[in-house]
Amino acid sequence: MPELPEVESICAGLRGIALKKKILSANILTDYSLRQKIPRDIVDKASNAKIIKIERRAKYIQIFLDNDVVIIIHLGMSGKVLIKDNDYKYQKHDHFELELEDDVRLIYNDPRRFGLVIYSDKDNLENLAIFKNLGMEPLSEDFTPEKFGLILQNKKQPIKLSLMDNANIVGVGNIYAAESLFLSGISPLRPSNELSEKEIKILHGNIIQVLRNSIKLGGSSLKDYALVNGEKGYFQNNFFVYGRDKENCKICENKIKKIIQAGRTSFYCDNCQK
DNA sequence: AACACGCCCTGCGCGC
DNA sequence: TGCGCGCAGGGCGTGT
Repeated sequence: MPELPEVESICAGLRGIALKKKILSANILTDYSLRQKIPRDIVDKASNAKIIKIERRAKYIQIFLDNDVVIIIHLGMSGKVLIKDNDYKYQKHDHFELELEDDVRLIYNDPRRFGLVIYSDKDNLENLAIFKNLGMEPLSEDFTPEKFGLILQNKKQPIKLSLMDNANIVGVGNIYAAESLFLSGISPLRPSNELSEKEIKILHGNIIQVLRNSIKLGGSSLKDYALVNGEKGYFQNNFFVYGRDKENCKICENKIKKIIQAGRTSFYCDNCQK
């Protein structure tokens, strides 16, 4: 479920319920490794601290505590953070839990275990390996058509791959790469350095637009529930191309094509996108 | 440096 | 109905 809009929606949900609450205990629930092993001392670091801020960075959730510890969560492909109460019974693939005051429990569940739960000292965040090579936040002032163009100008790789590379722009995954390219009339196969100045500007605008629109709808829910309260996001109903191969293009009624790029599926309309 | 590829996992839907 | 296969929203390590 988790590209930028989904992670942003989850953060918003968490803020609503967990902000200013004290962590009574943190519990590691499985012995499995996620992308990394959950550090055992996260239990001591998090217990009895208060949650003062919850922020997204790229596709990571950062939970800031009042003891300068930051809990960092990534959802991988199948991770969820759910809000439960004291009646909750653990489910398969529950890996981590924050038990808060006022009968609130945050449960991290991840069947495929591509996700991540670690912590860091606040002052050391930018030095973390996972944050060191991240590119621009597409919804920040930092992301301008000019900087976007500079990044693309030396890359021969297909534009779709450049969009999905977090060293360039963070948070854009398979869905939003496909959708923003469709809205821009640009084929996912086009070499990055062959986009015109005008196309770069259009694509820049559409990346921002599509991410914002999705956040408004709570992100996209495919088979999993995306939001912390177990409800679904609704942006999937607005997909022009993602997951719509062999269906008709919503603009020209040609059949949507499905191809493989760098091992990932790409969907596009070869009539609307050149 | 830039890029291609395989791998980390479980679950589910499809075709037979 | 049951089974095997392919595929899934991400990221990283290794090779050229």
